[in-house]
Amino acid sequence: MPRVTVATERKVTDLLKRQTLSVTESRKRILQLFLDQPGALSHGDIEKKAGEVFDRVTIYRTLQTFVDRGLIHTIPSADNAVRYALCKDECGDGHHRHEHIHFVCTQCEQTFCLDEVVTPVIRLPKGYSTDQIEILVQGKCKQCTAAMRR
Amino acid sequence: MPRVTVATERKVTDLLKRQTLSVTESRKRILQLFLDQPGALSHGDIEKKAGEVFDRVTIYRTLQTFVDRGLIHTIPSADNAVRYALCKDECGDGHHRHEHIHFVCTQCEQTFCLDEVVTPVIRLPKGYSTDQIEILVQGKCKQCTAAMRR
DNA sequence: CCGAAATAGCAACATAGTTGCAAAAATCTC
DNA sequence: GAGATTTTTGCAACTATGTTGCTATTTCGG
Ligand SMILES: [Mn+2]
Ligand SMILES: [Mn+2]
Ligand SMILES: [Zn+2]
Ligand SMILES: [Zn+2]
Repeated sequence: MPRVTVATERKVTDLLKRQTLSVTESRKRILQLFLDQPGALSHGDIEKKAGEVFDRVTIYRTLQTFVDRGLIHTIPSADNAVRYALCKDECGDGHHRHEHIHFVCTQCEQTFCLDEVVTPVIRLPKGYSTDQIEILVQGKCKQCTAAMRR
Repeated sequence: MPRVTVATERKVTDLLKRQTLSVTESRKRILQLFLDQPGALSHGDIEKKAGEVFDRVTIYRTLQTFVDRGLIHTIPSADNAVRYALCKDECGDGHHRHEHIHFVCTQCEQTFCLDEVVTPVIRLPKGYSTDQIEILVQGKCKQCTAAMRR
């Protein structure tokens, strides 16, 4: 279990307060988990890392609250396990704006937001209108590729 | 329940035999459901339409068999409900090749394969490699847009 | 039509997600 | 900082989704 320093404790508290959310142990811990690592987390991942401390239902509700407030966003998947990642843009209460793609590594099984890669414009046939575009790329991530070469 | 004509009965039987699959009632019925309508189907959709006749487990296993043989492919989603659609390209035993995007209508809630829209090339940062690209567009479909104008 | 092989159905189980309600805690007010 | 108020949590109970082992049934080649 990674030691929660005073500095990071402060950071999550500030993040929560900025969204006018009550600062509770479970919210701090779950937000901390997202800050501690670069990938996305599924409900199951979080339950494994903090499930002994908090109830499953609390985790579901906390994730939903974070999504509603624009702290995290969902990432669709082909394996029936929606993942969540921190919003880095100017998402807020009730609105998300994401223009980046998502990358799923077949080796380490992690999902990453590639903020540098902007989603291209997709030209649809006549009659269709676009609200939102989600792009999922599957392949081998930077870290795993580097590890292979060694 | 749509009447299964001799002609369509023949068609599904042929499709199954082409994949060297035994021709069974459940396989015929489920394949029929895909042919009867333009959208994608989730396990739940199929269970509603044929669940009284066939066991849930049979539906799961049939869908898996169809995916393995390249008869249908999966479509990821943001709502934890993977959908399935017929493969129109030259997919076969153990290999799928799809270059089309998927469209989710926010109004009729249907998911469609837009075979005409080719997935663009996505340029990833150094170190990442691409196996597969999945593009999900959310918006209003042709039929729903047309219905609105009336 | 017969026998071998494949498939279907059933039961039991595992995992995922939801809801109502009372207890606990966080926040507000003074 | 105590007490009132609001919010959040934990628990129980429930629904939905997906998996596995085993046996009965069906399919299919000969
Ligand atoms: Mn993202
Ligand atoms: Mn498709
Ligand atoms: Zn990786
Ligand atoms: Zn529609």
